[in-house]
Amino acid sequence: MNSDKTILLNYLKEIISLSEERALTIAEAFRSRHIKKGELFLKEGSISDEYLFLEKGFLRSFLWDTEGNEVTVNFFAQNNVVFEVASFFQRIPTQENIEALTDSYGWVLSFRELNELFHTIPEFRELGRALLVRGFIAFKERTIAMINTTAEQRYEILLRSKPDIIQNAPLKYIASYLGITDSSLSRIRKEFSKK
Amino acid sequence: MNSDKTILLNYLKEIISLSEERALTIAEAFRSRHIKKGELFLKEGSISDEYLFLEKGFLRSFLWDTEGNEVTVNFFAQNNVVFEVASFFQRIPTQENIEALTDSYGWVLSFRELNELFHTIPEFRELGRALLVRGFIAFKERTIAMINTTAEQRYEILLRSKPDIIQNAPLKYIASYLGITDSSLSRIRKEFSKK
DNA sequence: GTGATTTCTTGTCAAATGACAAGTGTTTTA
DNA sequence: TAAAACACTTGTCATTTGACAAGAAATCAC
Repeated sequence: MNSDKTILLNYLKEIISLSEERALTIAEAFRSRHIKKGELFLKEGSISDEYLFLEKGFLRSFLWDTEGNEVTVNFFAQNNVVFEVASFFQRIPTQENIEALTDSYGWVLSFRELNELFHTIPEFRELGRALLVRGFIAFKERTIAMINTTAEQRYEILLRSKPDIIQNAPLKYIASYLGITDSSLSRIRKEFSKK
Repeated sequence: MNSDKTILLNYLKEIISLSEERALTIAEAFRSRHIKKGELFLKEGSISDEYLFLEKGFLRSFLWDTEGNEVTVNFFAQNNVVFEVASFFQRIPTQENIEALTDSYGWVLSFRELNELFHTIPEFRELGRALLVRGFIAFKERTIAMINTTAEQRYEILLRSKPDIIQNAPLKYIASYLGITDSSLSRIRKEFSKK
């Protein structure tokens, strides 16, 4: 079990300006969390109650659409927070699964613990808002990209923005994340490698 | 000039539980705002500083992509809040325009005013978070819909969820919102009406 | 009210992508 | 280590959608 919160502390201080004391108070509240490769961090039907800072590893969230196809909703690389917004904040059962694509670990807070910290530490509240705003913007940009870029362009952007996906996720997950079939992605990749 | 804040008050009380006194404090802070049809509520390059509760009217946000095509990012019906998240919260110039498709009016707060209320009224802070979470979820669902539904299905969903769009927005805006060309939408609509 | 502009439809053809299936490697598992 | 499962590529063909253009209908501006 890892109990060195240095990286968590640095992450907190990087996003907002915090006194050492407050940063420590926040970091202390987090508990260690390990997820083995293949294990589910979140299971559909349950209520997301872990606000995870992912220190090491690689996760993906996915769900099944009405035709029974698996859709990869997101990938999470280390040094990011991981949780399912709708379920976590609205306290409703989630439709998503979040699984570890590699052995992963990080630090978690429950909804109650998070709110307590929000209540007592305004700077942490700001951090929470900043992260929520970031996630919002990311999905907004992705929606727009789905409208005005080709699948090949989206693949190219993904390669540049999240290069570790290639190492960690099989092609079919990447394909459904991009909104295309795995055979199409295979062909796009082929074209792409010619350049 | 309208100065009756009844609808604003009801909106606030509907989303969160508030004492009459606090609801009034919040409502008092809002200023009246009118936008004529065709006028821009937000112009690209500026910093969004109006958190608008839209009491009456219909707006849309749009931007130009790198090829010079106009992309409709969103539609806003009455009884919703309107602002550009990235610019408003991160205090950076926006890439988006928000225009009135019909004569519109509502109530606005500046970033500073909003934060002051967040600071003094925890319930209002909750409301802010709830609305941010809602917007987040809406974009997330739209991204997923772009992945696993056809253009025709997306059109059908839009019709059901925002029927007033048909009255207020020309086909080409709806098409770029759905991620297709206006001729494709025209054909989809034709197929659709046969059913 | 008339000319200009915008909106919407429709035609043709090309390009992108999907559906399905087969085949080859690679990894997992018992 | 052998069989099974998985990952990826490739082929064929169908479908969806886009690009471009023409024309009809509706709306706007003076």
